[in-house]
Amino acid sequence: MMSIKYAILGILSYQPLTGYDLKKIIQDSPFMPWSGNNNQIYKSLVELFRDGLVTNEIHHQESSPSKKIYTITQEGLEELKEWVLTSPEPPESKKLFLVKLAWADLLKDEELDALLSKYEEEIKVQIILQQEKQQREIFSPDRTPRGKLIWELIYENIISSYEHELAWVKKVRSKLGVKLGGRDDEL
Amino acid sequence: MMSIKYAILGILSYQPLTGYDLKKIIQDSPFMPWSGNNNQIYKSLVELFRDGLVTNEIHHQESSPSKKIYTITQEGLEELKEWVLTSPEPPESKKLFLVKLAWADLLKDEELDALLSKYEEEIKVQIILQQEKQQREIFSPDRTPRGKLIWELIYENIISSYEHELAWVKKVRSKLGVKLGGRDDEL
DNA sequence: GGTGTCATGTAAACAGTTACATGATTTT
DNA sequence: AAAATCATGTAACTGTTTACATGACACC
Repeated sequence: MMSIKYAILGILSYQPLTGYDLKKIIQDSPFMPWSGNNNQIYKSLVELFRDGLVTNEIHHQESSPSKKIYTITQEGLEELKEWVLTSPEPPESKKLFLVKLAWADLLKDEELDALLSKYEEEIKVQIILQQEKQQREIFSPDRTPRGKLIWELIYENIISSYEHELAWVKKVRSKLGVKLGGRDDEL
Repeated sequence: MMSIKYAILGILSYQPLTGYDLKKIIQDSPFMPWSGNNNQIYKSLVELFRDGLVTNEIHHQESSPSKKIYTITQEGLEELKEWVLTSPEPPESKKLFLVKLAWADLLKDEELDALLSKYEEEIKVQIILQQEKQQREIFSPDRTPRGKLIWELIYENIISSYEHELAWVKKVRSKLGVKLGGRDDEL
């Protein structure tokens, strides 16, 4: 809970950064599930500072606003490692589409198929968005070979989850689509 | 947004029920991502009533508390159908484990493998929990053959998503486990 | 001259959870 | 005697999002 703090510690464990930098990294990350809004990040940083897990240094610049550069402390690193070692939480997915589909028996066959088709398109869009996100990843510090492998596997998880979902919709369409007269609009 | 209201309308579209019944159904449902706490449900019912999407009838009972039985109105049914036809939202998953794994290069090989092993176990537990939920499904009204098929496909989606995740962890363990000396603790 | 980026921060609102409160009956 | 089920509702809190506020510079 409140694990955005650990995400912040994790990012800072690679390099000192400002709140603004963290915001961009979290917004752009394909696997950190927070919007990266100011409120959460600046508040978290204040609390992390209060708890001695990070320090900050103010850099005054001419002709642009002052920066507060945050650096993780030894305590912060230890806290992060402890958290990493805690029991993993199971994944929780919010597939609002399934809630919709649950009441889709209200629809005519054509309407249902149109709905599924839209979902299929939506998933395809998400796959492309994720691939783009991964390519322009702005947070890419030096990593060990093992570290690189870990990140590759994380990215693979995300993409392949969407691909699994895509395969599922296609299956659903073909199973439900039989009643549309066996037409196949895939060709 | 605020789609728990539509989940409630959806359930009521099959049969009139009390807030208490709805709470149990939502708590037990494998695909409705709400905890089914009183606060949300009773509040939503008040609002749905205010908006004319449901009506209620109070049944006084001796020797147990009075019931408010909610019934969906024609307006409610129309609102539900309209919502079902709106564009599907993409699935959003919160895999906090990936956030942990992202900083797992802090760990020793054995610690990392132990973490992955725990995640694997956690997923297996989730699969069993989901299967149990599906077997003791308390909300099983009469459905059309197509309605039945839709629900089966929804359930399949959930289980197979977990199975996909399980396959991924196994892959990760074997890819990262090479450095443990090729030992295979699966046997 | 308007939009976008850099950079910090606050206010208000919404969504969702846990816990509290009541009171009778049934089960262990 | 204690715990669970039925049944309704409220209070307090956490987490998260959207929007507001400021101010300088760069780009089109």
